[in-house]
Amino acid sequence: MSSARFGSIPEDRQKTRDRQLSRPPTIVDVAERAGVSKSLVSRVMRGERAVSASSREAVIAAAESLGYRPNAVARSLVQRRTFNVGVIISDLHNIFFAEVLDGLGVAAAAGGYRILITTGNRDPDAEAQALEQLLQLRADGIVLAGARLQPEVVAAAARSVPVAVVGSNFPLAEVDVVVNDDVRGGELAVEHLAGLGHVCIAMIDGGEGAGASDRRAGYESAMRRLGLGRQARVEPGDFTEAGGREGIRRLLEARPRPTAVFASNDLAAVGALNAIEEAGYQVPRDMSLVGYDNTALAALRHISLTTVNQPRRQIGELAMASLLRRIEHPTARARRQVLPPELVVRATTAPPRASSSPSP
Amino acid sequence: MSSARFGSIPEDRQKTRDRQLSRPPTIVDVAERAGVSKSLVSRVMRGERAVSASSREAVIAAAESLGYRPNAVARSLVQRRTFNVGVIISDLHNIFFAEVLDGLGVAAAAGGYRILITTGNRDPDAEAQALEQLLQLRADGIVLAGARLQPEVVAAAARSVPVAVVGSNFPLAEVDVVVNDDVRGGELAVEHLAGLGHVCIAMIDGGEGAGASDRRAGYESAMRRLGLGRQARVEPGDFTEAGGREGIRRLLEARPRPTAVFASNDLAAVGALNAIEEAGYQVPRDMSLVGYDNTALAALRHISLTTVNQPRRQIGELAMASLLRRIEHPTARARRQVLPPELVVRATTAPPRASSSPSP
DNA sequence: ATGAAAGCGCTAACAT
DNA sequence: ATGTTAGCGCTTTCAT
Repeated sequence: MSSARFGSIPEDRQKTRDRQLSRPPTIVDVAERAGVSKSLVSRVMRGERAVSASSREAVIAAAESLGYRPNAVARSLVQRRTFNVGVIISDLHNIFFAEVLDGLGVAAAAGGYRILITTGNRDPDAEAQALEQLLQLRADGIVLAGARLQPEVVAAAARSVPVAVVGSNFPLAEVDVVVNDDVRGGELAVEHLAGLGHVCIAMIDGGEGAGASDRRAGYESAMRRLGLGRQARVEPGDFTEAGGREGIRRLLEARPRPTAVFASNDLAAVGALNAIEEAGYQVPRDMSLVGYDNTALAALRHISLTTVNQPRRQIGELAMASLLRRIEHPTARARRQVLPPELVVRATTAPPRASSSPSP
Repeated sequence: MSSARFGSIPEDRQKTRDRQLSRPPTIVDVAERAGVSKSLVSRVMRGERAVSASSREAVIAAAESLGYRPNAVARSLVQRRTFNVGVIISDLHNIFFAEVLDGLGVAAAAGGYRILITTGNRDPDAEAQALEQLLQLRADGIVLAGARLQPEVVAAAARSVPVAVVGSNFPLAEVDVVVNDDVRGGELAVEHLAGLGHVCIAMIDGGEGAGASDRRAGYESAMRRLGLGRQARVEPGDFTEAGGREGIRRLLEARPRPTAVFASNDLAAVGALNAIEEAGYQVPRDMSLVGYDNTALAALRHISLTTVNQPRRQIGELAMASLLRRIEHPTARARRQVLPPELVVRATTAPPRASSSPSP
C-alpha cells in the first residue's frame, strides 16, 4: 500500500518541461488592476457582503477584463477542504450506476459540493489506486459504488475521511451504507410468481455479484414460507447473459420442469429469455421470467421484462445526504439504510398453462 | 458566465463549521519523526535517487507509522499542474461513452495522468458548470465527450487549457477532435444492404444526435452512387426507441414498402425491430435492419443486430494521446482524427424475399 | 470598509 | 547527500 502512496511519480516528471508562456492571472493581478488589496478581491470573489458597491464593481471589472478564474487548488489548500466528494464506480459499463450517480450529484449540489468520478474498471487494484488518488486530492468524502475493495482498505480510508457505500451491503460500521433490500426483492419475485399460480419456481443465481446472495436468501425463504420449499431449485449464474442462457438450458431439462424462473439480474434474465425462445418455448406462455434491477434493458418494448426495481436515484440521494452530514459533523455516526424494492410487472410473467408439462 | 465564476459560494460556507479534531500528518511531521529536513522527505516521497539508503528507510518508516499521505493539493499549487485531466461526459446513461472512457483512462495512465470524470446530465448549463469546476480545479487538460456546449464556451476554455472533443465533429480548430467517420458508416450500411440485393432501402434519421447528419449524408450519397437515389427515403427520428418505432410504422405503410431499413443508432433500431414484429412481420425475412454504434444492446443474442461499429476504445486512446501531447508541448497544434467505422453483420440482415411485396 | 501579514503543505532552486 | 529558503495563490485574523 505504501508503494501505491509514495515514490510513484515517473522520473521524467521531475525534469522541466515546456511551460506555458503566460501564466493565468492571479488574485494579485486583479488587485493591482482594480487598485485595491488582494484581500478585497478575495472578499468580492467569495461574495462577502461587507464590501462597498464601488470597489465591488471595480474588482469585478478588473477580473473580467483579465479573464480571472479563482484557483480552487490554492483555495482548498488554505481552507483545508475541497468541497468535492469523490465517487468510485466499480464499473461504468453497468448502467445501473448512472441513475445512482444522478442522485449523488443532485444531493451533492444541494449541499454545495461537487462530485468527482473515478473508476476502477472492475479491477480491485485500480480501484485502490483510484481511492488513493481521491484521498491525496483531499476529497472531503468518498462514495463507493459497487466497490470490490477489501474491507480493510475501506476501513483505513474511513479513518481519514467519511466514506459511504452504495449498492452493496458492506460489512463495516464505520461507513454509511445505502442499499436496496435484496432479500425482500427476492421474496417479491417469488410472491408474484406464486400468486400467479406457479409452484415449480426456479432461480438462476448471481454468484459473487452485489446483492446476489441476499436475493437468493429471499427466494429461498419465500419458497419455504409458501410451502414451496421442495420445489426450490437454484442454478449457478454470474449476472451475465451467458450465465442466464446456461442456467436455462439446465432448467429446461429438469424434471419436473419449472414453469417460472427468477433470474438474479436483468442481464441474466435476458439471456434466459433468449435461450427459452431458442429452445422453441414461448415466454410467458410456457415459462414466466422475472429479472432484477429494472434496467433500461428491461423496459425495452422488445424485451418487456417483469423485474424488481431498486430506487436507484433515491439510493444516491440518501447516500450523499448521510455523507455530507458526517462531513459537516465529524462526530456523527455512520448509518445503514435499507430501502424497499418494488415489483414492476411487464410482459414476461403470466399464470402457468393448464397442462403441467409445457411442450414446444 | 462571470456569475458562474465569482461569488457563487453559499453563505453558510463562510461560517466556521465543526472541524476535524486532529489534522492529517504533513511532511513536517514526517521530517520531525525521522529526524531529517522536510526537503529530504519530499525527495523520498517523489522517489528521487540522490538519497542515502539509511535516510530513505527512516523517512519511509516515519511516514508509515504516521499514516502520512502526500497532499496533492499543495503539490499541485507549487508545481502549477495537477496531472489530472478532466473529462466531461454529456450523459453517463449512454453506455457508448463507457468504452471511450476505458481508452481515455488507459492512455492517461500511460502518460502519468489520471482522469476525473464529471457530467452535465445532458443539460448544457450543468455542463458549463462542470467545465468551470474543472478549470478552477486546474485540470491540465479537458476532454469533452458528447458535449452539448456552445462552441464559444469551448473556444474560451481552449484558450486557457488544451481541450479535446470526442464523439462529435466539433467545428473548432483549437481543439483536438477524434471521431468516427459517420459518413462512411452510413455508406457501409447501404452497401451491405444493397449487396444483399435490397433496392428499396429506407433510413430512420437521428435528428440532432451526434453524427446523425453525417450518417444520413453517407446514406444518401451511397444510395445515389448505387443508382438507388430514387428509392431513398428518410423518416425523421431522434436516436430513441420510440422514434424507431414510429419511423417503422410510417415505413410499413409506404408504397413501395422498403425491404430494408437503416436506423441511425442501435436504440432506434431496436425500437424498429420491435414495431416490425409487433406488426406481424419477421426480421430479417420480411425486412432487414441495420443499426449504428454496436452497443452492448446490439450484441445481445436476443437482439443480434447488424450494426456499424465505432472503434470506441481507440477513439478514447487517440484523444488522450493528442491531448497529452499538447499539454506537454503547448505550442503543438490541435489535430482532427477521423477513424473508419466497420460493419458488424449479425442476424437482422438477409437478402430480400423473392416476392417483391412481403406480407404477414 | 479596507489593508497587512501570516500561513496552508508542498517543491525547487540554491547552498553546503 | 542534505538543509535552507523562498514562494505557489489563496483565505483569514487582526488592525485601522
